[in-house]
Parts: sequence; C-alpha cells; structure tokens
Amino acid sequence: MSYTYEYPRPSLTVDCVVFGLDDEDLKVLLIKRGVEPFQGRWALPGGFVRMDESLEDAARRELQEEAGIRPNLLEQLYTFGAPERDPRGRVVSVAYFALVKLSDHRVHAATDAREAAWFSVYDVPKLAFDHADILATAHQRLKGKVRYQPIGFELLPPKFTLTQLQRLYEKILERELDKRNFRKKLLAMDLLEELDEVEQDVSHRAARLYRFDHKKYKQLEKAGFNFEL
Amino acid sequence: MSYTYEYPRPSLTVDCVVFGLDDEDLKVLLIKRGVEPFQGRWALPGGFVRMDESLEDAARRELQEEAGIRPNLLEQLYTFGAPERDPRGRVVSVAYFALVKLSDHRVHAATDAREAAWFSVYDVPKLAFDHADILATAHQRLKGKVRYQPIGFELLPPKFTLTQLQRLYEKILERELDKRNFRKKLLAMDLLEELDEVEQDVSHRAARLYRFDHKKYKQLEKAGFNFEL
DNA sequence: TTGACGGAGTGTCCACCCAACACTATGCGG
DNA sequence: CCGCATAGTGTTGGGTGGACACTCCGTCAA
Repeated sequence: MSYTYEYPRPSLTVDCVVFGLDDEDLKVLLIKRGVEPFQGRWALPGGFVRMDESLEDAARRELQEEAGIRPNLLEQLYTFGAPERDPRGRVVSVAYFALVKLSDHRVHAATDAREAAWFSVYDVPKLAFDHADILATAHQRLKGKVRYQPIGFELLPPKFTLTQLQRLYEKILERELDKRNFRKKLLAMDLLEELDEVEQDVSHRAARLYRFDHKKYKQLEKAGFNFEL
Repeated sequence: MSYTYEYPRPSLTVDCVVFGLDDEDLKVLLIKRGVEPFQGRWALPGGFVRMDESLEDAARRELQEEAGIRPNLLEQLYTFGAPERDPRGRVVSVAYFALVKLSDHRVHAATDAREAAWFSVYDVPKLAFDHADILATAHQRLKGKVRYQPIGFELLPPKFTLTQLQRLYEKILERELDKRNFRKKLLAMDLLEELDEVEQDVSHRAARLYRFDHKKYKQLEKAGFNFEL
C-alpha cells in the first residue's frame, strides 16, 4: 500500500508532555524508544497522526496506547516544525500539554509493554529529537498558566489538604509561599469545598480535606471572575 | 513529478491573522480567493509549507507574496487540524498571529495582484474554511496578550502621542480607560522616550510625541519586570 | 483681536490588596 | 504525660488601582 501526491508533504506527529506531581517533585512522563532513530533514548510519548482523527484525538490515542493514560487536562502547546528536527526527514510535530493525577497512573505507566517512567523535571536524561525544547516550552507554560488558571487541582487527588495544595504551588513556581496568606487567598475565592473529613494515617494532627468545586468555578468564570495565584 | 509515501499524510499549510490599527478600528487583512474551493470568498492569507522552510518562514513568505507585508511581530497562534476543515481532504493548518503598523502597509496590500483588503474585525465578511474560528482565536489572543506584553506599540507608528496609545488600548480591550490613570501608569513604567516633538497638522493644541524604548524594555524584562495593562 | 472650541495635560484621596510576621491547638507516639 | 510535628489562625503597614475636574494652549472664525 502506498500513497502518492503531486507535491511533497511533511509527516505529521503529535508529542505529549505529561506532568504529574508526587511527594518529592514535579514529574514528566517519558518513553524509552525501541526503534531507530534514537533507539534506547528517552522521548516524549507521541506518534503519527491518522488521517481521520483530530490532533487532540491523536494525542489521547497515543497516550492511551503508550502509557495507558487518560489525562485530566490536555491542551495544545505549540507546533514544532524546524526542517532538521527529525533525521528521517521533514516531520512536523504538534505538541500537547497534559496534567494527570499521579496517584491514578503511577502503576500503569510502569507496567505497559513499552518502557515508560516518570522523571523529575529537574533531572531528565538526554532526550531524542528536539524533545528537550518541547519539554522546556511545556514547563514554562505550566509555570505561567498555573498562576492564573486553576489547573493545579488536576495534579492532586480529588480530596486534598491546603498544605498539599501549597506545596504544589511552591514546587511549580519554585518559590516559597506564606502559609497564612495562601490560605486566606484560596479560601476567599470560595472555590474549595470544605469536607467533613481529615487526612488519614499521619502521625500528627490530621489536616482537613478540601475538594475543588469545578462547577462553581465555571459559574464564576462566566461572571468575569479571574483566578489568580 | 509526484511523491509517494508508505502511509498517507495530511497537507500542511500556514494561515496568518494580521492585525492593523487605523483611526477608526482594529483591522484584519483578508485575501479574496481566486480558485476553488471557496472561490471569491475572503480568507486569511496563507498557503502550503515547503519542505525546506520552517513554519515561521512559510508564514513570512506567504505574507510577502500575497500582500507584500513584513510584519513587526509574528508568532505562532494555534494549529487547526479538524479532519473536515478543508473540503479538498485532510489539511492541517498552523495559524500565525501578526501585527503591523498600518501606515506602512495600507497601500501595498491594495495594489498587489491578488485582491487584498483590510476589514474591521467587527465587520468581517463570511470567510472560507474555518477561518472565522482562526480569526476569533487570534482576536482573543490579542485581547489577552496586549494587557501583559507591550505589543501594542507594534500597531502604532514609531512616534505616537499618549492619546493615540490610549485609543489603541481602548479599541483592543473594548472599554474606556481613564486618561490620568493611563498616563500615570505608562509613564511610571519608564518605557517611553519623551521626544522634543509634537504632532503636526492638527487643528488644536498639538500633543507631545513619544517613542517606545525596546532596548530598555528588554533590560527591565530580564530584571524580572512585568509589563501590565 | 478676541472669543469659542477642541483636545492636552496635570494631582489627590480613598479603598482595597498584598506581604510580612508568630503563636496556640491538636493528635500521635513513645 | 510529655514531646513532637504539623494544623490552623489576625493584624498592620505600605503600595497600588480607580474615581474624579479643572486649567492650558493652539487654531480658527467672526
């Protein structure tokens, strides 16, 4: 089977930068390449776009196939099209940006046929293609976006403590925040539902659990409310 | 001449949303299509990406060819890849966002071989393909971006009055601003060079001219300064 | 020449938001 | 029951943003 065109066409791929958060660090999902080029090198999950699927569908499909992941948040990041970015020829890649709750996915990624693993974004091996550029772009986007959109919650379990949330922001923004000011601000937004539950299995006073109220956020957003910091 | 591949490939195009500003309104550049599909319909300037040029180079080339325009600012906007967006088959388009000083380009665009014209963004004819979506995305980006990056200056002549600048923001943001507060804020940023010149040919007191200091902005930006509103 | 018109240019006050800052409360474990 | 680790809680001062109105100046026409 082959396909013939009157003019030459680039290949089109999608690549995904999937972030997760655990107790130590902000993590990114990588796949070890099984074939040339860059065989054995770590790379972002991704692959060729099929003719009958949208770009976002392609990204979701590749994540499902390569790592068994269904992200909570998936959005287009940037399209990388430098002529020499792939040694096989002209390949243009539409990069996507995804956030997952690591607790849901830690096992999955490691047990798939292909070798997949979470790496700290501060300690990433040498990557295939221009994937280091893509990762850097995504990391920058995360740092910028987290401040004015409530996407941090996509990285936490559904029920979380305010301290967990604060740690999340501290890790992503790479600076320390004041506990009292942080709580004041978050609670004042009225986006967190205070649960009648506390965290379990801790050897000290247990903290109260909260849940992010997506519905209320959508309402407030329509009314012109702006999440910030 | 023909090109054969083992797997099918989408076509890849770039489309450009070029904004300009004149005394009345925010304008966008459109080209009248001379061929099917959508012959005679207005569309964004754009075309196919060549195998040896980057995406941005393709966007610049198309703008030059179709409208004789070299934009002051050109950045990638979003990639549109819905399977049915082009009746000719699968065509994925990388959209670019551009700003020009209309005074430089008003004539050029109208005198080129192809029919090109500036339309108010509030009164655009029915567009070809999904170009209305692309335009809407670009317009939204402009509104968002203008508030926290000093890109408005790319729409004005090199020397401008504070009132012109204020009108620009009012048109883009679609709300009125307070004159004193606006001046206070802009001048406090220390990014405008006060010239020893005033505007000419006005039938009232002439306003002082200013110039945007790109060099100083780059310095301040490195030092962590954030332009805002 | 002078008066009217049109837009240029200028300062203050108040309300709110943000950053800095330290102690008490509670539950667990030894 | 005592120590430890983390939870949880208010006040203050400085700075910023928004509201607000009058005088200045150059042109043009009577």
